[in-house]
Parts: sequence; C-alpha cells; structure tokens
Amino acid sequence: MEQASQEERDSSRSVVSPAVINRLPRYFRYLRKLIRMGKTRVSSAELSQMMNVTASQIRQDLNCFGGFGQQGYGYNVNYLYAKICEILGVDMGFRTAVIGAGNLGSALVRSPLFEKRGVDVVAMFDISKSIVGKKIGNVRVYHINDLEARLKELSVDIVILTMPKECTDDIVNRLLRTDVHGIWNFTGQELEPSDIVVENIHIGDSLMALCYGVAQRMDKGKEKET
Amino acid sequence: MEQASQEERDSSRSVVSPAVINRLPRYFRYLRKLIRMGKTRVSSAELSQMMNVTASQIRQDLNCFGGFGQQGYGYNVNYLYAKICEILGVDMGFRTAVIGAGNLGSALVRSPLFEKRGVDVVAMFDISKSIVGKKIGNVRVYHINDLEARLKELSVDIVILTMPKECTDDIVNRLLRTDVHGIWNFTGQELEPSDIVVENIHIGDSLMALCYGVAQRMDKGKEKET
DNA sequence: TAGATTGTTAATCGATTAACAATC
DNA sequence: TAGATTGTTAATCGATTAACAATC
Repeated sequence: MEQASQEERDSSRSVVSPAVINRLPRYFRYLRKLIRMGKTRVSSAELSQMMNVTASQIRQDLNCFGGFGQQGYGYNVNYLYAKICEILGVDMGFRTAVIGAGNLGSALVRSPLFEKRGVDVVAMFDISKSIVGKKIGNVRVYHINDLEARLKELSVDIVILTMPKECTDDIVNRLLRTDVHGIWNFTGQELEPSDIVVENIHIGDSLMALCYGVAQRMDKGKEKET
Repeated sequence: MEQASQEERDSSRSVVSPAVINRLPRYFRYLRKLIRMGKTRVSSAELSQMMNVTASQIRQDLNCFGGFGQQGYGYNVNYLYAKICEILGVDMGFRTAVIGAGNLGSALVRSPLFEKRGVDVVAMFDISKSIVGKKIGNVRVYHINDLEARLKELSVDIVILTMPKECTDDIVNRLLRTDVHGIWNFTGQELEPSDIVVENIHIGDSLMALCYGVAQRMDKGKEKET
C-alpha cells in the first residue's frame, strides 16, 4: 500500500509508454481466462508461461500502475483483473455509436466485443433509406443527418467509423464539434486528430504481414529442394 | 545495382526485424496513394511528412531489402511499389479460404481486402446445412467435413479462422496435416504454431487501448474543472 | 523462520534518429 | 559542376531482461 500510494499521484500518471498500454488488453484477456478456469492466484512466472513473455516484463508492466501483487504470494487474480479493468476504463460505462451500417458495421454490432468490455452500443447511423429506422442486432439505425442531435441525446463517448473512406473528413469534422472523445477508425483513411483520441485499424496490414511470412516460408522450402 | 546484389544473397535474408516488416504494409498503402495521385517520384523527406515518421526511418527500413532509391533523385514511386509488392508476396497469387461463414467471415469475404493485395478467396467452410452449397459474395460455401479435400483441390495457401473459439484446436490440428502455410486467426484463441505462420487478430485489444486513451482524456478534463 | 515471489534497480539489447560521405 | 538525396555508420534513445534486495 505504501508504495502504491507513492505511485498514485494524479490519475493521469507520468505517461505510461504505449508499448505497455498495448499489452494491457492482453493481460485482460488472460486474466479472464484464469477466472474462467477458477484460478484465484497467479505468479508472474506462471502467467509468463501462459502468455509467452518474460515474468520480468509482466512485473515491470504492472508496476507502471502500482503494486498489485504481494511478495511471496503472487497476484490475486480477481483483484488484478479488477485493477486492469479500472485502468482500461471497462467500468466507465462508455457509450458508442457506429457510423455505417454495412457489412462491417453490422458484423461489429452483432459481435460480443463490446459487452465483454463494458461498452454499450447505443446507435448506428447510415444514409440509406432502406436501413434507417430498422434495427441491427438490437441497435437502432438513425439517419446520418441526425448525427449530432442523437450523439448528444444518447451521450455517446466513442464513435466507430465503418462508412466509406470518402466520407471520413466530412464526418470527422462534424465529430470534432461534438462531445465525442474517441474514434475507432476502420475507414482506412488514417487520422491523427488532436482533440479526439484515435485508433486506426488497418486489418489488411496484418494480412500482408502474414503473406510476407508465408512467402518467406515457401522460399525456404524451395531452397531445400535444390 | 552493385549494392543491391550485395544485399541479394539468399532471398530469405538475414532476418529483417518484425518492427520493419510490420511497417511495410503501411508503405504499401501510401505508395498506392501516391500512384493514385499521379506522383512518379518521392523523396524520403516527402514521404516522411505524409506518413508522420522520420525520413531516416524510411531509408533505414527500405535498405533492409536493398537500395531502391537513387541519390539526388529519391525513389521512383512505381518501382518502389513494385518492390514492396514483391517483398510482401502480393504477386505470388496466394489463395485463401475462410472457415466460418458467420457475420465476420461474410463481411471479410465481401470486403476489398483481398483483391487489393493479390489474394484470391477460393472457398468458405461452415457446418450449417442452411449455408453450405450457397455463395457469399461470389465464394462457394463448402461443408467443413470436406475441408482437407477442398483445400488440396483448390491449392489453398492461407486459411482464415472466423469460426467459434471452441473449434480452434480441432481445426488447427487438421490444418497442420495439410499444405496450408498461413493462418489468419480471428478466433480469439491465441495460436503460435510451429509449422504454419500465424497472425492472431484481437481487434478488441485496439478498442481497449482506445478506451484507455479516452479514460485518460476524461480524467484530465475533470482535473481542470476543480 | 524459511521459502517464495514481488518490486525495482542495473545491464543488455534493439530500434530509432542523426549525421555525413558517397553519388546520382 | 553544384545540388539533392540516398545509403550507411555512429550516437541516442527506449524497451526488455536479468538480478537481487525487500518483504510477505
């Protein structure tokens, strides 16, 4: 507790490196797994084996946010999970809306992604007369014209962009004048705003990295043949 | 040419760092953009501005694969693009099949992801009587029982996993006995095989990183209010 | 208490950036 | 040729790992 409070200063701490932050969701996943398995206690060594990383890294990472473990014992799984949820804002009750009710938007809305992470999908927006007014999953689709009004009415914190790339600049400009704090951007048009936190998704990049790996593998295969 | 051939040794080079490889798809995207814009020539300085990275990094990255530029001139956009396509296996004509014809599988198949990257989607697999035999986009859905036979028949190199998490181990074990060289894994069940190259996708991790950022931002906002 | 395992500092490793000579 | 810009080496920076004293 002593050194935890040392670390606690202000809640927007001394800036934790992105490398660490990007690993937190992975801890989140593995801790859920442990909970599902009924484990109540885990050491950095055990966890490191499960996750295929060093125990050192785990301890280092977790200590960016304060001391969650106990010497000689390890980590209490439920407590650690609760802490990580807290850090990641899982219990903040974020509210999100999806712009674009096409294949991708619909697939996302129907996925368990959001519920697992304490995020509420409260609206979708589209331009097409044939979808507006309907529901996808159990989310109502509104017309994009009503964007600002609905976002306000529904207290949306985070917006998910799945509409065609071409509309991106227009939509983002509109969002900048709302209370939206985050954009999860699937359009392919890269964004780096200023006033809103952004995560750009380029899922194709991963496919290409995979292709690179496969190409390498096959090259090597061929070499051996000669 | 001289130092290019120096670098050319064997095609499965001295192992390029993953950091670099993961950036290649980004170069791919920006080069396409330049081509679309009609640019034929670009310097590392220009590109660095577009991409928001250092010119040094760009030159460093590209030089892992040989000298694609020319002193005093910069890089020929089309040539560089061609080279990056080559490195990433875009022109290898990879063939892929999707396992799981649910929301995600269907959305992927209908997306332009594959065509852009020279990958052919040649089959889908599912277990549900109501989908097997039909087409999604213009891809035929086969029964999962025929997996091995169809993969062979259709010369599939890469398999995309979008079926429920629970089936993962079973399917992967079956794949290990085929000629499949790559797995693009959306199941959430992390894999690290051995004999097949794997890319695990955890799209929810990005959502959580976003939530972290938003939570931070909102904390800061509150602080100012006091 | 003895044993285990954390929190944390120090050492290592790798990746990024800066600088500049080579050269188009 | 002079100017521009690469390829590449060296310097810096940051992230990971190792080690161990603190402590439960």
